[in-house]
Amino acid sequence: MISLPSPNSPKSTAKDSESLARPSKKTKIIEAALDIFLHRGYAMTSMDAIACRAAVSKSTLYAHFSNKRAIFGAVVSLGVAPFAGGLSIPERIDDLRLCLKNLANSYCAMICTPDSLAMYRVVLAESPKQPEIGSIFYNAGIADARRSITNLFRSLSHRDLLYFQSDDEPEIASDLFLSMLAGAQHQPALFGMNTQKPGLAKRIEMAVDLLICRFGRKGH
Amino acid sequence: MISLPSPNSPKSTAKDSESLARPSKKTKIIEAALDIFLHRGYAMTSMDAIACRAAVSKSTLYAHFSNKRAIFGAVVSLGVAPFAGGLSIPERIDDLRLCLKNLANSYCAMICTPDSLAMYRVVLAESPKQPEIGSIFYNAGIADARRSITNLFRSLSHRDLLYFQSDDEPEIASDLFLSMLAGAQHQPALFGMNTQKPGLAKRIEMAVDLLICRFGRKGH
DNA sequence: GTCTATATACGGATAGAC
DNA sequence: GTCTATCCGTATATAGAC
Repeated sequence: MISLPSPNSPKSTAKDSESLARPSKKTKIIEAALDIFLHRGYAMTSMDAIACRAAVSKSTLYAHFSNKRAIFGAVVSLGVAPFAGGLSIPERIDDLRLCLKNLANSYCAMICTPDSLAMYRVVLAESPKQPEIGSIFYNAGIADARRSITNLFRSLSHRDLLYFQSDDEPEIASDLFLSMLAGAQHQPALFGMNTQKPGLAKRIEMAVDLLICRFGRKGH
Repeated sequence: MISLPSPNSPKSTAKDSESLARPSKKTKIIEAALDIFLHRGYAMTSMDAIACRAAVSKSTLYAHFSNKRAIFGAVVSLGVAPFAGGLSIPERIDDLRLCLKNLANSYCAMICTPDSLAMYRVVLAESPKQPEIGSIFYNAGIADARRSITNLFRSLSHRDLLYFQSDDEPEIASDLFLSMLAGAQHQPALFGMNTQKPGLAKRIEMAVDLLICRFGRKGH
């Protein structure tokens, strides 16, 4: 279950004054909506169902959000929060291969939880109709991981652990690296295929292999 | 626009006898449904809309399909047909790098058409509720491409153009290869992000680079 | 098989009292 | 801000004539 950042978050923006009132109903609404949206999809989630689970009436929903889309937007905005910065980049790196493997493992684990997969599906299905939602999710969730890895690669390049020929190569390399990890595990899981657990370790190993073989300085 | 395999396909299964009646209304229904499902998603597609576009009445829909899900199943089953075997593997290979680049380009082009992306979104959104639909799409569309590439890699291995250490490596390698191609282009396109056209060529080049660097026999 | 007309239910959003 | 009750559109599916 995705846990929202803080039930009584200050949020410190000017326009919302009611969020100062502690564990507000607004938060309860968003939590309820998150749960139902993930399980049933956008269209199959009714305002009645959200109100029922949040233990408020439908009018209260409309007192806090102008419509269903607004609730969904709030759900996505808060739901992606755990993913932004979800990859913990180690500060000290002794063994490059081990470091990348650990990173790969935690990345795969992060994007393959049932909630992550459900969120991915729901946002993707709605993104043609609500492009800004897709943009929020992509930038906060997916692109953020890529930026982290890109920074790591640049750092490794400065320390002569990786070698890149041009300035845009670290970004492309991180993109390819994360893509390899996602493709091996994420995509089958999205479609509900058996997740071929036995192969995961070897796939990760090989993805790291390809990366080091191409960008590693000396025979690591 | 995805074109269905054959308007008057024999289909040669025992149970459906009405499909012998040439360019049947059934086909018109499926074509109409395909178009609307892709543009509006499953839930937002009404039986009225399908009937209207197919120029038949709603009763005719229910005469041919038991319900909405059945229509969707037929749409997906036929809609993935162009993707099965959609990758044309060259028979003679002179330049390995060029061959892989061409393959990569045609793969990216195939999976990034608006209809491909829309189909991917719709099927993915429905797959939790209709697992067999996700299975059909995944196996016919995604896994099929991987099988083609795996066979190619095995063939290249026998001809000493690629080198693999164990028997399962060609499959993993093809998986990683296709994942790199998809991630660079497919995923941003799915979420409606600007498709960063300029970078595509370089990304493909680099994906091929990684593959050859790791599995190529000698310095290609 | 195909049509028109309809049964039945549910969804998003609002009105008005408190 | 929160509730109960309701408006109104639309959706899936069916009935019955031809």
